[in-house]
Amino acid sequence: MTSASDLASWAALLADETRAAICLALLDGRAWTAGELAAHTRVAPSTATEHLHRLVAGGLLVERRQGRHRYVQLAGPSVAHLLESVSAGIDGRAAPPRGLRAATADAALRRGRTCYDHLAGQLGVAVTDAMTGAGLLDQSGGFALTPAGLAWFTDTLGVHPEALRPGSRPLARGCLDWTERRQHLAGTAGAKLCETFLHHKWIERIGSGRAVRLTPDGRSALRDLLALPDPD
Amino acid sequence: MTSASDLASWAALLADETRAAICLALLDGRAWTAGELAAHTRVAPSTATEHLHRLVAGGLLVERRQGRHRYVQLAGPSVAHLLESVSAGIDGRAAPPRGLRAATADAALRRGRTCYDHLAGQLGVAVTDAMTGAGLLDQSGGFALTPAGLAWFTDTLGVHPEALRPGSRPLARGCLDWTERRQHLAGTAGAKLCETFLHHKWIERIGSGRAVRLTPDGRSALRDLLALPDPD
DNA sequence: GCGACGCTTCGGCCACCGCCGAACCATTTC
DNA sequence: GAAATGGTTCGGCGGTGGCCGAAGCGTCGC
Repeated sequence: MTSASDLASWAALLADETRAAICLALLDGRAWTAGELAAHTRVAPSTATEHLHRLVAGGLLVERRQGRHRYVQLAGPSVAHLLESVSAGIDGRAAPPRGLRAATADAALRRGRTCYDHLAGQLGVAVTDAMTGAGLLDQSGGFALTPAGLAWFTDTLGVHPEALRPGSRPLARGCLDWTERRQHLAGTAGAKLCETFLHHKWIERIGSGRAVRLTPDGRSALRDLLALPDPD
Repeated sequence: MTSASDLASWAALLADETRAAICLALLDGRAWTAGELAAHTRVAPSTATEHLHRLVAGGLLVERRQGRHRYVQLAGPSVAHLLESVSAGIDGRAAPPRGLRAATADAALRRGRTCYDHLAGQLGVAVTDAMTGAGLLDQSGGFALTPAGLAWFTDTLGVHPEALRPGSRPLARGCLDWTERRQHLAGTAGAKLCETFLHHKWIERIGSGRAVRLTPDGRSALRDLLALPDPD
């Protein structure tokens, strides 16, 4: 069972505001360089270096050296999922944000965003619901891709069948949305879906954060592929 | 959305080993006095007081003054659930415990324990499975009590129907078990189940921790009520 | 009322940690 | 090669926070 020191040392990693900001930024699933994170959190590069050391040593992050860059990202879906859980749990009793800028940024996030490596927000929930309605996804006993769903991924989206083989990571998993209080599709299938959407420019990122926007192309694609009416 | 400072200040509450130990102790769902927690964590009473102040101010704990005692317990099921999630997430990559005492304590916890206010461990999972098999619980689409299950609670266990009215807390909810990697029954029904078992002395606590043991009475009760073969 | 008890407040000590700037190293560019 | 860029190491500063013991305060038992 978890010892108090395990829990404390794990929590200590997130207990610093700068490290927390780093982890939240990395929740977009992408790899960031040390310099980008330093600029994003407004600390000196040397300070960012120390934080990254601790986060990597603590197992929350993994790094990849490439030339003179040091890329870091979350250590895996389980870490991302845990962070999302904590984040959602805290939001449960948080007050609404103040200020217009915060409010509009929040609205964009509610509308659509990436959650580690898959789609979330109203967009993620809408797509998940549409897939369920179309018989591609079976939510009756946990989350599972139907045979039709599997075919839809390979034939319609053009995802390589090899990429959808069951591995250590579940193919389809539900992920609780902290804005919608609904499940959306996660797991390998969720990641591939998001990847495809980005690749086809059906969605595009807003600024440098996690928020995404449905493009006109994406609108018609969703209508054609999933009979999804325009989400407002 | 969660700001970095929210996340950091929340994590800071758990980032101290003493406070982490307090929270883990309170995961048994009971109310502890300040003195008990001081003794349990081996710090001076004055130190425990400060920690309790911070935990209450942070919303993780609630307190109830009673005479010269200060009783404190987790602020609610959502807090307990969040703590369990984090705990389980950390255990995901933790090493097995060292030493005989730790090993036997761990075995007892694996066998049966309370998880905030409901049953967990092998016992919790076994009861949950038996209820599902007997048609009392429907796990096909989330966790839900069947009509037969509702009747079983009121007629067989003698739980007052008022207590099972849907409120803000879900009646039946799945809670992921960190030892069994399986779901067990949580929510109001899970709490009432555990309460009844304790009341009838079908289970009893081992020592002062979260571990519980099935009594001989409990064994026969489970056989009669749920056709559950003796769990080894 | 008096003492025992449980908890709290206060003052002070000490360790830790986050931060920065300066110097340094490695890679890339010119 | 020299300059520019990205990252790291190191030393030092200051704030925070955990801890204790001593003193204080309300409650309970006799």
